[in-house]
Amino acid sequence: MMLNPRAETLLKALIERYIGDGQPVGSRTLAKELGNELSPATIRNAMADLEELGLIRAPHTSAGRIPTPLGYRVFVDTLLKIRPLDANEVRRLEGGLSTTPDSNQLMESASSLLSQITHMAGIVMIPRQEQKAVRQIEFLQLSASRVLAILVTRDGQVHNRIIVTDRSYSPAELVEAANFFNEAYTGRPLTEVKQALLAAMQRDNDAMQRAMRNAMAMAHQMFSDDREDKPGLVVSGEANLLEMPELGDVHKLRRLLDTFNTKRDLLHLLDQCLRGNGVQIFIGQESGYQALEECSVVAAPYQVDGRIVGMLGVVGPTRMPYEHVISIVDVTARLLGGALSVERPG
Amino acid sequence: MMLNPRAETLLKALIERYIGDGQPVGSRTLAKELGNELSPATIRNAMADLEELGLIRAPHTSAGRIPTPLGYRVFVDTLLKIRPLDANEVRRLEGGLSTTPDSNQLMESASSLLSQITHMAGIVMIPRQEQKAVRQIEFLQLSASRVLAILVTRDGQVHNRIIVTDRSYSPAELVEAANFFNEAYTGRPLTEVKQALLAAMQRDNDAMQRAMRNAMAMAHQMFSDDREDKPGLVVSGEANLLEMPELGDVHKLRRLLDTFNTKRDLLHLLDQCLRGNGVQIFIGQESGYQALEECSVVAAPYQVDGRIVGMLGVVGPTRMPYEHVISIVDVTARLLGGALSVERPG
DNA sequence: CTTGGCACTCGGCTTGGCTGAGTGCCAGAC
DNA sequence: GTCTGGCACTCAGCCAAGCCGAGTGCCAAG
Repeated sequence: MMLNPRAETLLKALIERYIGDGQPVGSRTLAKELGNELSPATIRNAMADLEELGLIRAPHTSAGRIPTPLGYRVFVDTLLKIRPLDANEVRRLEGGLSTTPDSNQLMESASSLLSQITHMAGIVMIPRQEQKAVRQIEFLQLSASRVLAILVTRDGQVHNRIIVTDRSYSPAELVEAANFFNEAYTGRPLTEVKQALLAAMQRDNDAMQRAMRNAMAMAHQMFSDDREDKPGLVVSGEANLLEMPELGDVHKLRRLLDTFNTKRDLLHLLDQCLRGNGVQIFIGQESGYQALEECSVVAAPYQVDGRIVGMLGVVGPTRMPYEHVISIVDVTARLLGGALSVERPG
Repeated sequence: MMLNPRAETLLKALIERYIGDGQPVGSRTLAKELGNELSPATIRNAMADLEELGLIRAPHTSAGRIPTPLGYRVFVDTLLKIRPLDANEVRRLEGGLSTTPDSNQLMESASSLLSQITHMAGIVMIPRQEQKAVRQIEFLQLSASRVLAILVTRDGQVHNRIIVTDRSYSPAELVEAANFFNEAYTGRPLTEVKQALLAAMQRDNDAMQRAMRNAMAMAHQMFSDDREDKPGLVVSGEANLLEMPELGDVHKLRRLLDTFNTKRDLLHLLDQCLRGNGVQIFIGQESGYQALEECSVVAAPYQVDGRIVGMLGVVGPTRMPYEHVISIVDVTARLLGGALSVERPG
C-alpha cells in the first residue's frame, strides 16, 4: 500500500484525531488540524481517494470519516513512529510490578499493571509447564486410599495432585518410591519424563521391582493430569471494556467477556504469536475470532533467560492509542521477563 | 407484617407474575391470573392498600405495580413455600459436580454449576485456612538465598511460598529445621502455630539451638504471607448478569463487576452469614453494598464433617425465581459439603 | 364489600419540521 | 494539472405535537 506523502499525512492526522475524540472527522476539522495549508475542499478530494482505497469510511452519508481496520493497519505499519516511553512512565511501570519472587504473583501483577495503565484489559500467558525440568517429587499419605503427590520443578513452582490408589502404602514404601523417582528423573524435562513413564509402564510390569512399580504407577497418575499441560492465562480489568462506547451492544459485550472467561481462544491466539518477535498487533477481525471483531490486541513475547516463554499484552477497542500502548506492552514484557529471569536462576 | 389472606394471595400472584415476565402487573392482568373471581376494580383497591404498606409500587402513574424490596422480603419470608427440587434436577446437580478429590477444583465446579443452572453468577467461598491443622512442612533449596517452603495441611491442601534468606543453608540444615518444625507443630492448627511462632521469636534468640532458630525464622516468613489468611472466593458466570435488563446502566454494571473482581465486599457479606443456618437471602440494599443494590444474594453455608466451613450461593437480579434458586443453592451446598467430607477424611 | 363506569394520567410511539455538519460536484483561478 | 470557493444535497439528532393504550382513582349503585 503505497500512498503519496500528502495522503499519508492526511490519514495519519485523521486517525490521530479520531483516536483522540472518537468522533468522525470531517474535512473542515482536518484542514484546521493541518494548519489550514489546504482548503477543506481539497481535503475532501483526498479523502474520497482514501475511501476508495478502503482506508477510511463514512459511517453515514453526511458524517466525517473514520478509519477502517485496514486504515489502522496501514497506520500502525507505516505511519506510526514509536517513540520510547519517557522516563517517568518507565519508572511508573517498574514501580508497579510486584517484587515478589513468586512467578504466579508476578504475572498477576503484570496483568493488572497493564490493565491499570492502559485502562483496557491486560492478559499474561503463563508459560507451558512441559519444558520445565523436574527437581523433586514427594509422596504423602492422606488416607488409606489417597496419596498426595508434590512435584517441584526447577523454577520453584510446586504442582500437587491427589492420587487415588488401589491399596494403602506404608510410609516407607512412599519414601522408597519417591527416592526411586527422584534418582531416575531429576533434571529431566516434564515432557520427557511423561514419555519415559509411559514407555516404562508398557514394559512388563512384573519384572519391575516393587519401589519402581509403585513410583511408576503414582507418577503416571500425577502426570495424567492434563490441567498442568495447558498454559494458563491471567486476565485483568475486563470490566474496563464496559466503558468502550463502541461495544454498546450487550450481546457482543457478552461474547467478549465469555472469551475472557474461557480463555481458550485468547490462548490460542497468543500461542500462534510465540514464534514471532517483538510487539504484534491484531486489528479487528485480523485475530480471526468473532468476539474480538471490535477489538485490537497488542501483544509481545517475554523472555526468561533469553528464551521466549510466553506472551503478554492488552485487549482494547480498535480505537486505541496504539503508539502509547505498544510502548507500554513492550516495556512490560521486558520488565516481566527481567523479573522472572533474575528471580529464578538455573 | 400481617396481611389478610386476600392481600397475601394478591401479593403472591403479583410477584410471581412479575418474576415471570418482568412487566409491571396491572389490575386486569391480576384478575385474570386469579381466575376472575374478583373484578379488576376490587383488585385495584386491594393493590392500593399494598402500595400504602410499601410492598408494591407503580413505576409511573399509569403503569401496573411491581414489588418493592420489602415486598420481595415478605414474599420470601411468608408466602413462599419451598418445594424440594424434583429428582431430575437433583440428579442434574449431582451429575454436574466434579468428582475430583481436589478441593479447589470441587469449589470451582460448584461455582460454575450454580451459575450455569441459575443463569446468574455463582459464588463459592473458600474456607479460611486458619483452622486447618498442620500436617507437615518441607524446606527445599532453590538458590543461594531462596528456599521453597511447602506446608501441607491435614485436608491435603498444599501451600507453598518462596522465602528469601539472608544466607545459604545446607540441605542438612533444612532437613533439620523441617524435622524440628514437624515435631513441634504437627497436628496443631495454623492460628495456634502462628502465635506460637511469634512468641518463640520474641524469646531470646541466642538461647535457641541452631535448628530451632532456622526453623523459626523460615516458618515465620512462611506464615507472614497474609494471602493465605484470607478466605478466597470463586466466582463464575458474572457475564450472565450482563443480560439483566434492570442493569442497563453501564456504571452500575461496572461497579457490580468490580465488586466481583475485588471479591472483598462479597467475602465480607458471606462471612457475616457464617453464623447463620440454612439459606439466607439479601434483597436489594439489604446487603449493605451499593453495588448490589439492584441485586439479590441467595447463600447457604456448607458443612464439612458436620462443621460449617464456608458459604456458597448466587447473585442475581432482585427479580429472580427465588423458589427455584433457594432449592438449588440449598442442594448444592449439601452436595459440595458431602463431596468435601467424603473425600477428605480427618 | 363488590362492581361497573368514567375521567384522567402518562409512557411510548410516530410524525413532521428544523438545524448543523458534512459531502460531492462543478466551474473558475493559479 | 491542481487547488479553491460555492452550491445543492443528504442525513443524523433533536424537539414538539399528537395519538394510542394501559392502567389508575374515585364514585355511585348493587
